[in-house]
Amino acid sequence: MSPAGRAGRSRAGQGKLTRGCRRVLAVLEQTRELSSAQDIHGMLRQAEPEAPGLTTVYRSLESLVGMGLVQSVDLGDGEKRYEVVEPGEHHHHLICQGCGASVHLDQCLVEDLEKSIKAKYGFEISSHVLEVFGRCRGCLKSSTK
Amino acid sequence: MSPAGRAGRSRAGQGKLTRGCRRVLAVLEQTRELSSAQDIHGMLRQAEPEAPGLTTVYRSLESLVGMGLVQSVDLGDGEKRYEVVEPGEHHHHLICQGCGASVHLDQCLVEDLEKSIKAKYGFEISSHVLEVFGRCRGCLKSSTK
DNA sequence: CTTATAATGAAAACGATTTCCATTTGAATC
DNA sequence: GATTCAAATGGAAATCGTTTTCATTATAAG
Ligand SMILES: [Mn+2]
Ligand SMILES: [Mn+2]
Ligand SMILES: [Zn+2]
Ligand SMILES: [Zn+2]
Repeated sequence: MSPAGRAGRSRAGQGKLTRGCRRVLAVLEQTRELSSAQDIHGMLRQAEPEAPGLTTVYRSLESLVGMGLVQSVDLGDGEKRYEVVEPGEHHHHLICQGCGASVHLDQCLVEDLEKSIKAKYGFEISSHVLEVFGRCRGCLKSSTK
Repeated sequence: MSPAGRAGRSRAGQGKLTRGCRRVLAVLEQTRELSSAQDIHGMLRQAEPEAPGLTTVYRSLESLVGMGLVQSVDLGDGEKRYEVVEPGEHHHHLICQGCGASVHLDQCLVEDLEKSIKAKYGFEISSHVLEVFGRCRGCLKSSTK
């Protein structure tokens, strides 16, 4: 019997996750929103005072990102956000500066360029950050007044 | 006579800059490298103990970025970098994780997409971040051993 | 049960940036 | 030149997300 055994529920290979990782992942899977470490900790503690401490939340996020189950998103405000992704995948966002809404882009522009960048600059890409800020349709309408 | 008057030297309209702004800009124009606020402050103080304080460096950078003479670059390590740009322009980088070298990209991929993003998602883009990390030719060669 | 290792939590430390506030500078006015 | 007032400046303290430290507990072998 594999250690994953009869984990069953949702995501594969979840059996080998620590308690903290499981709790953090559960929150992210429910909210389906970009959440900061402190957001996650707050949600956990609100539901149950015995929930993992903030330190464990940070450590769990680090693990989950390393495993490719979660990606961290840097919006440049000094507070990292996290969200579940398809294992090993990543994507980028349109962030509305009016209402905070975020659109999850389905296609990564940068991966397409890896070969041409390698050819042109000799660089082998290992990662990248790309986030786009602006105003969503709704906020554009409101500001027309 | 315009207030810019006979400023002459290098960049236009520099006459109306504060002392701090002028000093910070001078450092950035000489180094031509991505420099943090503390880097800049250190370089200033090293040359002259009377140079602007760290607070003024931060305030100057904020002004210069607002004026479009300098862009800030977020490499995700919690310390913003700054560099001079053509007034109003911006660009992105390839950053080598081996030696720290950076290639200044000449073309912005994102601006090309503004129209299609507006059409597809209703978003009007006002800014974006894009930085690419990897290994440069030299570092790739070294690691081959 | 005993033991070694990994996970956890609270408090303290960190570090870049911001805020406070008293002082200085610089230009406009008398 | 003296006066005046707003802007600029500098150092210290505060902020705040994140990381470290270190003692305690859970987990898995043996
Ligand atoms: Mn997303
Ligand atoms: Mn550059
Ligand atoms: Zn991508
Ligand atoms: Zn761009």
